[in-house]
Amino acid sequence: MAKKTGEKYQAIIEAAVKVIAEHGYHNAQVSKIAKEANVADGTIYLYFKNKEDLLISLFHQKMGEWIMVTKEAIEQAKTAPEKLLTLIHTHFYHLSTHLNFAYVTQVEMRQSNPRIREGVRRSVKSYLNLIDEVIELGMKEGVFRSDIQLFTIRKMVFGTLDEAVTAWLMNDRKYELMNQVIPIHTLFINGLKADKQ
Amino acid sequence: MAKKTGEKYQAIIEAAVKVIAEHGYHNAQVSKIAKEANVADGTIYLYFKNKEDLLISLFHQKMGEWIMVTKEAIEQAKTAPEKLLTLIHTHFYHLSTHLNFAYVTQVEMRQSNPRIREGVRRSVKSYLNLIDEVIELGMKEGVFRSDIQLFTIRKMVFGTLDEAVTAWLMNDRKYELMNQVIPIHTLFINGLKADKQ
Amino acid sequence: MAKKTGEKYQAIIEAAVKVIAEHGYHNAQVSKIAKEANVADGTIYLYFKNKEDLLISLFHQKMGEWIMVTKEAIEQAKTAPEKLLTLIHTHFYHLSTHLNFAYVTQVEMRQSNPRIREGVRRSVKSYLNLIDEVIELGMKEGVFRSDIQLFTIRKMVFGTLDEAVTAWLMNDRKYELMNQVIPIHTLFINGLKADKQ
Amino acid sequence: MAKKTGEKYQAIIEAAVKVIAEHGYHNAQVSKIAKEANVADGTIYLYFKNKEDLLISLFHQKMGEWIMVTKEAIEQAKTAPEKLLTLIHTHFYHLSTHLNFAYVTQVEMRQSNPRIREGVRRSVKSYLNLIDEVIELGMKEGVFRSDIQLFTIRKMVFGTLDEAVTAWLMNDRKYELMNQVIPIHTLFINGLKADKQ
DNA sequence: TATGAATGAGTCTTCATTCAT
DNA sequence: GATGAATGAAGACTCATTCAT
Repeated sequence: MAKKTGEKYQAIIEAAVKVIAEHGYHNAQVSKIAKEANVADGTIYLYFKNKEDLLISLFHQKMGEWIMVTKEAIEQAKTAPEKLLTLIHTHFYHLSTHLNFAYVTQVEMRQSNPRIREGVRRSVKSYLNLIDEVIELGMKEGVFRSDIQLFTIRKMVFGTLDEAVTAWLMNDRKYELMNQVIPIHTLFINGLKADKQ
Repeated sequence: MAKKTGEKYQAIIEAAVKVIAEHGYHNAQVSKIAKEANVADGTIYLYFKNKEDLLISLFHQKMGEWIMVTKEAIEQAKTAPEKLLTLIHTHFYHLSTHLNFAYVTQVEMRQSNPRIREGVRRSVKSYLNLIDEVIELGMKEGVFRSDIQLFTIRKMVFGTLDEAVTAWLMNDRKYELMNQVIPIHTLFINGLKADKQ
Repeated sequence: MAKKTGEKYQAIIEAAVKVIAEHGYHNAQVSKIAKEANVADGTIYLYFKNKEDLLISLFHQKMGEWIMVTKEAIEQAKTAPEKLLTLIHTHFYHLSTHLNFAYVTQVEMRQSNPRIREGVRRSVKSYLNLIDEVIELGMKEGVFRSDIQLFTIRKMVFGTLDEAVTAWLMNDRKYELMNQVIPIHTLFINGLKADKQ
Repeated sequence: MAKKTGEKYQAIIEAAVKVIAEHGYHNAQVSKIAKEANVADGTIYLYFKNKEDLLISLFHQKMGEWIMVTKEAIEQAKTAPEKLLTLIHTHFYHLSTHLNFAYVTQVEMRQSNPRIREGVRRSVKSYLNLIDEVIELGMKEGVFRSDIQLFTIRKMVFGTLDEAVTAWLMNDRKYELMNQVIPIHTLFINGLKADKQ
C-alpha cells in the first residue's frame, strides 16, 4: 500500500494540482482527481494512504522541484547580493511559469486542515533554509549587516515575496510580476546593506 | 433579519472569535458558537444572514478596531519614519494583546472558503491604505525613495509584518514578538532610504 | 446529542427492528431505517451516537422488555419446576409473538461486528441470570440436583432454547414452536432431578 | 476454474482458517488470506469461485474431518449412552485441539452473510445426523425415552454442546472445557432416561 | 424576538473481483 | 497455471440552515 513511484503516481499528482487549481480546494473531490488522472477512484489509494497523504505528497514533490531549481540557480550566482537577486527572480519566475502550482500553494492549499498545513510547513522549511544560506553568506562576506538576527531578515524576505505573489494572483495577474524583481531586490539590498565603517 | 446591532450581536461575535481561536476554524460549528454566546442556534440567524456573514462581520469589526487604534497611534507620530515605527509597534502590540483575534486572523481564518477570504481581503484593504499613507508621506518628505512603486513597498511592509506574526504564533510564541519591532524598522528604513544626492 | 427518550426515539427503534427483520442485517442502511421511521437520516444522530449505538440500544431495550415479561411470569409460578416451565413457555411465546425481534436476535444480529455483539452479550447476561435464579431455587428446594455446576446447567437450558428457536426460524416456522415446551421441560426436569436418597 | 484439489487449494484453506481466527471475520480480506498462503490474490480465484465459495468449502472440509473423527470414535463405543459420552467428549476435545477452527466455527463464521450461513448449515446437518443416530439407537435399545421427538432431543444435545463451547471461547478459555463432559453427559442421560416400566 | 428539533445534501474509503501479462 | 495492479460500487455521518412554537 502506498507506492511512491510509477507513472500513475505522477499522473495522480498532476491531476490533483490541476483539479485544485481549477476548481478550488473545497471542490477537489477524490473522484474528480481520479477522473482527471484517468484512473479509478480506488487506484488513488494504491499510491496514497488517503486524500491527506496525496495533498501533502503533492506539495512535498512540487516544492522539492522548486527548491532544486532555485538551488541550482543560486549556485550559478557568485556574490550574496547576486544570489539574492537570483532567488527573487527564480521565486517569481517559477511560480509565473507553474501557474497551477502557484494557485495551489498560494491560495488553495491554505484552506486545508491543520494536518495538511503541518505537512506543507515542513516542505516550506527547506525553502526557508535556502534563504537563510544566502543571507548568511552575505553576512560572512560583510555585505549584509549582521546586527539583525537571521530569522528576522528571513521573515522580511519570505514575507515580501510571498505577499507579492499572492497579491498578484488575487488581482488576477493583471500586472507583470517579473517587474517587481529589481525593485524588491533593491529594497532588500538597501535594507540589508552593512554599515560602511 | 440580519440586525447589525444589539448586545447579542456583540456576544455572538465575541463567542465566534473565542471558539475559532480555541477549537480551530474547522471545529467552529454554529451550534458551538451559539452555546458559547448563550443563545439558541437559530438566534444567530436573526443577526447574521449566514455563517459566512458572521465570519466576515467578525473580521470586519475586529479589523476596524485594530485600524482605528493604529490610525490614532500614527497620528501622534510626526515624521514618516516615526509613523512607520509606530505602525510596526502597534501591529505587533495589538496582535500580542488580542491573541484570540491574532490566531483567528493569522491562522484559522485562512482556512476559510473563497467568499469569506474575499470579505477578509476587503477589510484588510483599509489597513493596507494606512501603510500606503505612511509610505507616501515619507516619499513626499523626501526621506523615502520614490523610485520604487508604492504597492511594491507596501507588499514588503505588510508581507514582512504578516510573516513575522504568523511565524511567532506557529512557533507557539516562544520568543518575544516585540523585540522585532526595532530590527524590522531598521530594515525598512534602510531599504527605503532615499539616495542622498 | 443522543437523547434516549421521545417518540422519535421509539419510532427509530421500531423502524430498525422492522427493517433488519425484513431486509437482513447487511441491508439495513441508516437511510432505509430513517425512511421507515419517517424521519430524516440526520435525525437518527440526534438520538443515537452512531449506527452501532442504535443497534445496541435496540437490542438492550427489546431484551429488557422480554426479560421483564419473563420475570413477571416466573414470579407467578411457585416451585422451581413450574418456574422453569414458565420460562420455557415465555421464551417460546414471546419470540413467537414478536417475530421481527425473533429474527433480529436469533438470526440477523449475530452477523454484526464484535463491538455490537459485545453490547448484545451484556443484554443477554441479564436473561442468563434469570435462568440461574430458577435453577438455584430448584437446588435450594432440593428438587434439582446440585452436584452439577450452575453454569453448566444454565448452558444446557439456554443452549437448548436458543437452538430450538433458531432452528424453528431457519426452517421457516413450518411447525409449531409451542409444541416443544412440554417435551423440553420434561427433558430438563428429568435431567435435573435430584437423586432420591 | 475452481479446481477443488492441489496443494495450493489446501494452503489457501489453511491460510483462511488462520487469518479468520487471528484477525476476525470482518478483517479477513482475500488479500490477507492470499499473503498468508503465499499465493497471489488472483490465484485464489483459480481454486475458488469467490470468497463465499472459499469460506463454505473451508467449513465443509473442516466439518467433514470433524465428523469423520467423531464417527470413528462413536463406532468404538458399544451402547448408546457410551456413544453419547464419546460424542460429547469428541466434540469438546476436537474443538479444544483445533482452536483456530473452533473460533472460526463458533465465533467468526456466525458474522457471515446469509448465503454462507446456508452453506454452513448444510455442513452442520451431517453432524446433526450423527447425533440423531446415537439417540435413535438409544431409543431402540430402550434406554432413551421415545415419547419425545427425536428432533427436540437433538436440539437439546446440539444446543447445549454448542453453547458450552461458545461460552468457553468467549470467556477466553479460562476454565477447562473437558471438565464439562461428564456433567453434561449426566444431564443428558438423566433427561433421556426411559421410564422404568 | 427567541428557541432548538429537525432536515438532507454531499464524500472518502474499502475490498472482492478481473484480466493483461 | 500464476500474478498483482487496477477497478468501482456502496454507505455512514456532519452540520449549516429552517420554521413551528
